[in-house]
Amino acid sequence: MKIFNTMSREKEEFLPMKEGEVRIYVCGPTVYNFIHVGNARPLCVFDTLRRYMTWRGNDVMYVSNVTDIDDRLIAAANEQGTTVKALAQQYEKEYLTDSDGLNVLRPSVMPRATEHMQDIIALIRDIVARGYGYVAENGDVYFRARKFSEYGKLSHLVLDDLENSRELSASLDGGLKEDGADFAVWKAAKPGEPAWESPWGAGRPGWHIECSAMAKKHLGATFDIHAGGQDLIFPHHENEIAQSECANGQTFARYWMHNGFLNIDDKKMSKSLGNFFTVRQVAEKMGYEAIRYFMLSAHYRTPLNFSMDILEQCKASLARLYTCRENLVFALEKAKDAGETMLAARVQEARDRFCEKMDDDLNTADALAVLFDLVREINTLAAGSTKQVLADTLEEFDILCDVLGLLYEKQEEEVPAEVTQLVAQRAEARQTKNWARADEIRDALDALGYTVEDTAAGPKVVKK
RNA sequence: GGUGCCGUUGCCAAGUGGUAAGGCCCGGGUCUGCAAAACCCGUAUUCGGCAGUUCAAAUCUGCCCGGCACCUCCA
Repeated sequence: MKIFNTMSREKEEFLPMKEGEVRIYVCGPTVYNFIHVGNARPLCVFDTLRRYMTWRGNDVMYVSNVTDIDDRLIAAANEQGTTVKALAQQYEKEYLTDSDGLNVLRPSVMPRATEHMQDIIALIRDIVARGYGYVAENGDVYFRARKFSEYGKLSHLVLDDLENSRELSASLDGGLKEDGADFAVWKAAKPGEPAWESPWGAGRPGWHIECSAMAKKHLGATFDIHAGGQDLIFPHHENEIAQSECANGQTFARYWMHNGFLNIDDKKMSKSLGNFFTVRQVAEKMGYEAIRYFMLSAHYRTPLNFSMDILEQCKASLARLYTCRENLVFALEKAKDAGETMLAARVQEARDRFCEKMDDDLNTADALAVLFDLVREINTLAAGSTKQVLADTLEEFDILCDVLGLLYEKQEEEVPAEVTQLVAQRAEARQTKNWARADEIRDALDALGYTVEDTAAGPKVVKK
């Protein structure tokens, strides 16, 4: 499989450290509010990566954290007159509701920053011991960015350019830092803020160090893939690299993957622009699955423009997949042992092309096109195929959809006896060409939430 | 100022040297009692513009136009 590595800015052949085992870390949300639709992109994209790699026979260790202590949480808790802990717990729950709704598999491990204080402190201790960290007079601990000669290797930013970019230097942290490029790994406690004891006094960790520590704890000092949104490249991931590599003396993540941004009306989504949507809001209107489909409809590194209209289109596309599956199930019910077997070859071809596309830096848009080509083949060939071929096709179709995490809202319930009876009565009415009666029954079925379609093989009942 | 990204049919979106995938929408047809679903046909001589390289360019080079993002805690 080829993966575009942000570090090299090239597609590289992906080779895990250990054959058959893939270790991935994806930066999770800060749980201070409902997640927004932009947050859903890395969730869906990297979940799909995980599903694909697992399907291809890898044992995937997938770690995605929850940031449950940070400035925004503290601010939100103060505003709402609650505690950081209570707020974080509440929104972690909401986050999981959304992530489940998007059919995102739960991570192998979902570490919380507040539960890793000892790991964080140990890492900072190493940083300080190796001379990369220093304690400011107020108890903050800073990282000496300039001392790490490779600083900027991920973002390809040059420190001196950064310095010139804004008047950041002394303005930040009131001259506590030795250098404008330095960043906090530990922040001394301020009144009313949650704090943990440390060798440098009471305080809390900086944002970047949390991920460094949690990744190390659960994946080791070096692991395969680190992923997140493009905006995290700098400073978050750059700083993670600096901290981790200086403390551990070895490569941090071997491949870096970053998803493109989600825009609204071609503008970055932001509260101030008034184009801010939470996943929950959109899901209530359009359903979660349309959001997931939308995220996979374009390549993960390109910018994606969001609108309700586009989501409607996604729903229509999904409907084609669902209908195809219904047709396939129906054909299977009616199938005989004898018949055509050509479909089997088409399925095999689709599977191969699907893998080819996914192997090419997770080209989900092309993978979907392959799936739709298969849909056409199924719709054309299903009626005459053998029972065995149809059973195999259904299994394979479900697998491919599941690799993308789609078609998870299948209706598997039995059709109620009442409906079956009505369908039979309607068949009788049609026999005697009593069209009025037939239409009446169809309306009745409609009211019960079922659609009946007359096919060459008999009536097909579908729950709406 | 520095670093990147993007501009393909009405809409979404692949394709990155070999003559424009796929989905949605739309029009016509087949099937159907009607419908639905499905299938078939039709929908970009053209890929922001202009030059250039090449037998061949949406794909490479240059310039220009338009849009977006990052540059210390936003996925």
